[in-house]
Amino acid sequence: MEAVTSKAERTRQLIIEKAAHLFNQKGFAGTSMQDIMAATGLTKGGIYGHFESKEEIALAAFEHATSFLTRLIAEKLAAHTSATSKLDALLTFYRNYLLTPPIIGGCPVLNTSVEADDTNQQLRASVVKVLNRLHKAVANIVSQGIKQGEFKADVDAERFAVLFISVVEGGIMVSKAYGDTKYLNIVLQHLEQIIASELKV
Amino acid sequence: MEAVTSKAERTRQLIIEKAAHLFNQKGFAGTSMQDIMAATGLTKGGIYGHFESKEEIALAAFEHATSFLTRLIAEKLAAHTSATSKLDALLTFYRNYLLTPPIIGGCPVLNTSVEADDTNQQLRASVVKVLNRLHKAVANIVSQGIKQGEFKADVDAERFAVLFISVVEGGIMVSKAYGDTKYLNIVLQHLEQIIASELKV
DNA sequence: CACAAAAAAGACCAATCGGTTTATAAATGT
DNA sequence: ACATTTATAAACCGATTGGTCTTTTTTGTG
Repeated sequence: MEAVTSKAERTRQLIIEKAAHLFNQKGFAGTSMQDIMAATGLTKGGIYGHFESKEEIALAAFEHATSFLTRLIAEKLAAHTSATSKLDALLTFYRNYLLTPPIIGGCPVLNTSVEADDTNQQLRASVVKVLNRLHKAVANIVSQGIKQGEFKADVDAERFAVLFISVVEGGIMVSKAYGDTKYLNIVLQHLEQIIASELKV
Repeated sequence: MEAVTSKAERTRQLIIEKAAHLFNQKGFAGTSMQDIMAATGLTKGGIYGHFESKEEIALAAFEHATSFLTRLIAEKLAAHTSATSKLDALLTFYRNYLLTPPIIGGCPVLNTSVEADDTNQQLRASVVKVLNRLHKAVANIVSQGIKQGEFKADVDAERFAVLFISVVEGGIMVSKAYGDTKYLNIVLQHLEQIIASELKV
């Protein structure tokens, strides 16, 4: 099977991938074009042939990182049918998140949101889109669980989704600050407990 | 009463205060010395007479911002005696946090942690110190509540403190991303519920 | 009020910033 | 295989970066 992707497309992807890791670790302002040049092995000319600006690279890198994670999560969820086991799979995903990071530097949503919320409206808008997707995904699992009789009928799926996301992101932040996964594990255990005691019939 | 502070000390404080707001909004890498010059009305020479480097300013600014918030919280807590009302006061503090921000740009602990965890070990160490203080403060209130018979004897104060901090920081991140306080309010209500159902006897 | 000490201004520095341009090299369709 | 398009290198750009140094101004004090 021949490569159906053009050289241009492959180079573009290389830039996006390398840049995604840099931005996730050092941030947008903290990453220079020199960093991207060094990571890709390309020169300025080679890079700017594919992107108009550093910001355009950051946007593409963020979309890449989050759609990669989204795909990873979707795979894990696809292996399960019940809402309970789907939520369990999600918790397991985040339990492994810092041990074997799918992308180094922590959570791109957290990182990008914190840096961009006051400074870069385009990036912030991208963050909101991803948060909306994640919110819907969690809420849908809960709604499905209610419909299937696994979860109590009066459970508020939307509120649970907000709590889920906040707890996970907050736990990642604390664990990354300490350099110790135990804090994330503690809050994930709390989510487990909520699922067992408040969601399940 | 005359000013007991020297001119030097007053200028140093001015730099720290202005810089704290800049760093909290734009981050360490995103804030330039030019920004600090413009905000303080000082020139390079004037600023570098008080600090050795931009990083030293950032360190001092972070300590300033967090000790200011710590003092604010301590004041709120001092008005209450029972553990329950102290936790309530803490929740109220964070409920107002984004509506009338004590310091613009969100939570300095969250912001600094996310930017520094992979790039600046000194700042990260400062973040850890503040997290430790906050953790102890919350855990102490819970321990006090247990001793006073307000809370169940088997409550894990340490774990609750971890959950409390993670939930609040995660909620702030989500609310700031959306530009809507409702997400923080939702997770704060969840903490309220935990206090009422899991902590209280 | 004078005068030494401290603080701030402002010119200056090399290095780096994000970005452009041009010239060459490599990939591609025929 | 060759012409043409496409991709990349490398030199270059003005602006800005964090930081230094010397001079001038301000401050506190005897």
